[in-house]
This record gives sequence, structure tokens and C-alpha cells, in this order.
Amino acid sequence: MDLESVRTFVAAADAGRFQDAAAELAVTQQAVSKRIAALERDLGVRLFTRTPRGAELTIDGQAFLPHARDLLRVAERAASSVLAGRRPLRVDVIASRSAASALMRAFHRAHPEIELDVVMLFDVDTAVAALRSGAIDATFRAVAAPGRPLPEDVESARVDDEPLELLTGPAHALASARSVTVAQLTGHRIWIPGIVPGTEWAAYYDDLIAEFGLTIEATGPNFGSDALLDTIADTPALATLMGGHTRLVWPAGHGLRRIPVTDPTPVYPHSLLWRRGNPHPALPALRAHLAATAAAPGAPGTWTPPWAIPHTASSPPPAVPAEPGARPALPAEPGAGSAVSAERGDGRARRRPPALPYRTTQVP
Amino acid sequence: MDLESVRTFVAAADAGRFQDAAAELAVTQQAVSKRIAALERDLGVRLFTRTPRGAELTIDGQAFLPHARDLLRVAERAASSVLAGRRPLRVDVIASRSAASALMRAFHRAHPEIELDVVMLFDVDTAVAALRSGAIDATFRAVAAPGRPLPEDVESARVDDEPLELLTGPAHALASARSVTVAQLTGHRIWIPGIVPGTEWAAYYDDLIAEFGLTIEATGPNFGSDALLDTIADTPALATLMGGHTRLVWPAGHGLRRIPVTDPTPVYPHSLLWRRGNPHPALPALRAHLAATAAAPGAPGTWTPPWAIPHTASSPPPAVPAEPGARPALPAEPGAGSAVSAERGDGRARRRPPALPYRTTQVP
DNA sequence: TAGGGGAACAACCACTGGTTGTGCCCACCC
DNA sequence: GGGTGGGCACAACCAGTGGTTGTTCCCCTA
Repeated sequence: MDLESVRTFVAAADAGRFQDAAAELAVTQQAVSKRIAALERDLGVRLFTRTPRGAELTIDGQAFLPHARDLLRVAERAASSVLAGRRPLRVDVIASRSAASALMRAFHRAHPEIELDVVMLFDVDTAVAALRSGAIDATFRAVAAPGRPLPEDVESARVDDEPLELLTGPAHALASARSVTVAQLTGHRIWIPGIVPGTEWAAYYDDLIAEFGLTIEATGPNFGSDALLDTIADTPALATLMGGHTRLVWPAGHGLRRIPVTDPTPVYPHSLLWRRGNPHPALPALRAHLAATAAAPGAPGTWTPPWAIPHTASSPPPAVPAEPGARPALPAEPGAGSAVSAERGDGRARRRPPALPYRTTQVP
Repeated sequence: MDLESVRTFVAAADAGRFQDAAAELAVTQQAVSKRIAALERDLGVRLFTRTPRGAELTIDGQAFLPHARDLLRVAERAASSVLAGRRPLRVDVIASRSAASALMRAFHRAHPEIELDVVMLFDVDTAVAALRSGAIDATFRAVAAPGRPLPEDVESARVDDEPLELLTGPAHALASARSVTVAQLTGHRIWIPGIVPGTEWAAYYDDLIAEFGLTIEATGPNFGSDALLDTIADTPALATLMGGHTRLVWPAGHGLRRIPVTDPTPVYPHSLLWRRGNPHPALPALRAHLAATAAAPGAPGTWTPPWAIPHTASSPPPAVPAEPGARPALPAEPGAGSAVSAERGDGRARRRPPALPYRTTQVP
């Protein structure tokens, strides 16, 4: 089954005659006949009954037609997803289960008509380069990396402070605590595999360690959060830190505990970054949505690295809510299903650890 | 863009190396390389960055990947829609805006996991033949046509009595009535274009005329319900009858009135027909749903033709609600969007009146 | 610096998918 | 009732796509 045959089938079904379909597709009637015959051979059913004055759909043809239209629609959407200029809003998140992903899902629920593509880049440097080149339209990052301010043409807005929580197995010494202070964590082994030096989230953990004298082990390969949770659950001496807004596939029966950390609460400062002057019509809607829904960051009793931008910095007032004129260049067709698409980590099994810029590492 | 290239792209993205993708697809590495290159040429963007130890997705590649997966999923669903044995439940309705369509939409809302295909056949004869051949699994019809009882292997259940309503323009003599009796209709011109002699719905109107002495004009070509409503709205001397459960695209500003008909209320007796012994796992669920939601038919004060089967005839007690074992052979994938598909009449403009078995005629 | 792994390039070949020309069938019409 | 015309299928032919094998190039690694 190839798309050209399917397109021909739809054209012939609409026209009711192969000849008209051929004219519309700028081929000969014989070509249409052969394409339809090939499609029928592929599917194993007759799609048209040939009559002296045209071709009528069989029952199978009627059943197949809406699926064929779907197929063409999805193909068009796929092609437009990489079409410069009028493509969906493309947003980088730090991981598929991160708080940024949750924010994007909420945005999609609030604006289902805005088409979205979600990608996952390696670190803030990659993301900022992609922003400036126009490859992406926005990114959720904890700007700025220490010592390197954001470029002048990149704007940002603090959108979410995500408190870290301690994750332990049922036999851990702190398992029954309702909350723990940062001071209580000193001396306990905290295991966070997959930290890549040089990234902004590695810098976050570095600062956390330096500030409070924690013991964070980043050793060993990262086999994904499932393996991490298994190990944590089974190892009384081991705990890990995890973003409180992270949505996990929570394994049942492991007795895992999520315990808030206080005094102060370390928070991961998610910001939205975008290039000044990016004309994508959906970008103001995203900014307005985040400005409206984000809890006030920088709450007392929390800690962030000194290089995290304050929530008031360099961020102009959020744009007014998107009006009809600000709709995406390719408005979603009514009833055309979900307009968001993102590559989740739960796809088919990989034969080997993913290559960059993929990342399955645990992040705040 | 052809599906084979897209399939190759997904395989390469999953594997991270062209060679592994080639092995999985049983082609050579060079073939994969050429397919990917062709796809990139088609789309106009680079999808992979080639590295010494494999190929990584570019940002465009990451954005394209979920759409590519969608495309393959939809293609698979399209192919399975005509796969004998494990295809979606295929139901014939009398028209896309009919009460049967509404019932099917309600069923889909109640059981979104059951995949459905909706087709529209010409009349009860065609539908029954399709039932017996297995081309469809169920049909909503007003059985049985006069003088011809249903075949012995076809079962039926009365599922909806649809009251007819009078539809008039604002200047019609009866426009301001809250309801009209059948007797009041005598003498008024009732226009129902598109009645095809020999069909069971033509027989319904014939009986209605014979019983109450109405004046029904079936003259003129049928240009669809929009044109019908336009004419009704503008012509004070003309009215039409319409099923009270019909969902119309209601034109604003026309001043159209829907007026109940009483004493008695003519109702169109929708029944569900299916072949005895049809093993489709979703069929019991549909029957149970309809049995549970259908209003009790045959209410006093209503009229149906004498040949309409009574609601108690030949219909065994509805099957128990479908249990997990009765799920469709191809269960909907989680999060895979709507599982219902039907050819609606609002598709692309046709170049000429539709060929049979299409029908745009107005029906009860 | 040599070796190895992985993708791209080149040349070749089969077969797909287009074209033109023609035949057949049925509805319609004189 | 037979001629006519419209519409699809079949046949023959041809170009170009898309596969193969053989080879080169590049970069990481030992």
C-alpha cells in the first residue's frame, strides 16, 4: 500500500469516475486503473464495482475511504511538521516525564487547536543554539548556566519551581519520615545515575552538593528510571532525588516513598526560553498560558543555584492572550484528533542505549 | 513521501544505526541509506546527522518521528479495516445525519475502545444481502419491507421510534403552531425530494399517505438537505417532514420551525438487524448498548406501518454486556485517537451527483 | 598509526509504474 | 433493435525508480 495509490483511491471515490480522477491527478485513466487494481491486490478486497458509467464504491471501499482520508491527512501533517515557516510550535523539554512535559500537556488541553511538536535536546547550549537557528521555538531550561549569560536575543521567563523530593525504598532509614530537612540528608547515599558533566542540570547538582555537603553518586550507566526505581526499592542504603512534578510510571508493590525535602526546599528553576522576534503565531499563546498558570516562583524557604535567573529578570510582561489573528498558520481541522505529538520514551525497544541527543537519564 | 521510506525512517531512528534498521527490514544498508536520503530530499530537511558510530536524529527528525509513527499506525488501521475476520465492527446507517448515526455516535462514546466503520447502503434489500454475505455486521433499518419477511438467518431488534416532525418556514400557515395533528396536515403541500421507489423508506411514506390522505410531493432532484431547507424557508406554501432525531446543520436566520405531529404521531421504526451467528466480538456490546439505551418503542399515540416489526418480535433477549473476552480482535491502542470512522457527506465537493450506493437524499 | 565500523558513492540490473493503442461491455437513443 | 458513445481493462512498450554488489571515505579507538 503506497500513498499515491491511496490518494488515487480517494480521488476516484470522490469523482465517481476513474477518468475524472485521472484528470485531477494529471495522469491517464489507465494509470488510475492500474493504481486502483494494485491497491485492491494489496488489500485483498475489491474497492470499486466497475459500471458502464463509472465506478462505485463497494462496501469494503466505503469502509476503507475514511481511513484513506485519515492517512492522507496524517501524511500531510507529517510533511508540514518539518516545513519551515508554517510548522507546529516546536518546544524542547528536558525529558518526557519532566515538569516541562506536564506543562506542555496542560497547554495542549487548554489550546487543543494549536499544533505542537515536542523534542528533547541535550542541554541548554544545544537548546539555545537551536532557538537562535529557528530549529525550535521555545525550550524549558534552568537558565542560565554558570558564568555564561544568555545571548542578548534570547528571552526567558521563569515558569515553574519544581521542589525536589527524596525517593526511598521501604527499608530506608528515612522511609517513614513525613518530610526531611536538607541537613538530614548529609551522610546518606544519594544515587543519581546519568548525570552528564557540562550540562546545566549537572551544574545544578554540583551547586546543591557544594551548598549543603550532600553525597551524590552519579556512578554507573543509566538504564532508565524503571531500573533506577527497582534498585532504590531494593537497596535500604540508597535513595535518590527526583523532581516533585515528575510523572512516573509508579511501580506497584515496591513500597517506594516520596518524601518532601525542607529547610530549605531545593527547587529546580524551570524557565521558558525563546528567541526575541520569533514570529510563530502560537508562541504568544504559550507564553500567556504559562504566565497565567505558573505558580509564583522564588517562594521563601526554597533554594536555587545563584545562577538561576530570578523570576523577574529580562522577561517582558507576558503577551496578551492569543486572539484569532494569532492562531497557528495551519489551524487544526475540526475533529481532526489530537494536534500534539511528542516522542515518548515508551516506544519500541531499542537494540542498544540511545544515541545522543536522546536522553533517558533521570532529571529533576 | 512513501510509506516504505517512512517505515525505514522509524526503524533507523529506533535502531540508531542504518545497518541495524537494514537488518530488521531485510534489505541492505545501502538501500536504507538511499531511502532515508530520498525522504530527506522529499521533505527538504535533514533527518539524521551521520556520525562514525551510527546516525542520530536531528531536531527536525525528532519532530518528524511521532508523525511518522502516526502515519504507520493509521496505515495499519486502514489496511485492517478491510481485513476479513479481524476488522472493525461495520454498521450500515440510513444516512449520515439520521437517528441511527446518532445512536452509533452514542455507542462510540460509551465504548471508545471498540473500533467502528460506518457505511451507508441503498436500501434494506442491499443491507440484508450485505449482512448475509458478511460484508457488514449490522444495519439500522425499518424492517421488514411489505410482503417480504426477513430471511430466517437475520435477527432484529427494534431500537428507536423516531417521531416525524413538520418543518416549515416562518411564513407557513402552521408556522406558529406548537404542535399539529395529522389531520391538520391534509391539504398542505409536503415536499420530500429524493424518495426512491422500491426502498423501504419509500414504502413508509406510501403507507403514511394511504393511511392519512396526506399530500406528499417527491418531485424534483434532490440537491441535499441544505437546498431543501433553503427552499422550505423561503416558500410559505411548502413544508416537509423530518425525523425528530435528525441532526441538521441548522441554518441560522432562516426562521425554520420544527413542529411536533400528534394524534397520532407517525414514528419511523428503526431496528437493528444482524445475521444470526455473526461471531464479531463487538456485536453483543452493540446490541446490549442499544437494548439499554433505546426508549421503549411502540408507545401509545404513535403510528407505524403495519409491516414494521413489533418491538418484541424475533429478538432474543439482548446479550449480556460485553466482557473482556468479547473485546474486538484488534483492541484500540491506548491513546490512539478516535476509533470510529465514517464517511460523512460533508467531504470534498463532488463533480457530479454521487453514484449509487451513495445517497444524499433526505430520509426520516 | 593501523584497524574497524558505519555511511555514502558508483555501477549495474530488474521491475515498477507510467504512457499509447485497443478491446469490450453496457446504457442510451434514434 | 442495432448503432453509438462513454468508461474501464488489457497489451505492449519504455523510462526511471529502487534494489543489489563492490568500493571509498571518515572518524573513533586500540
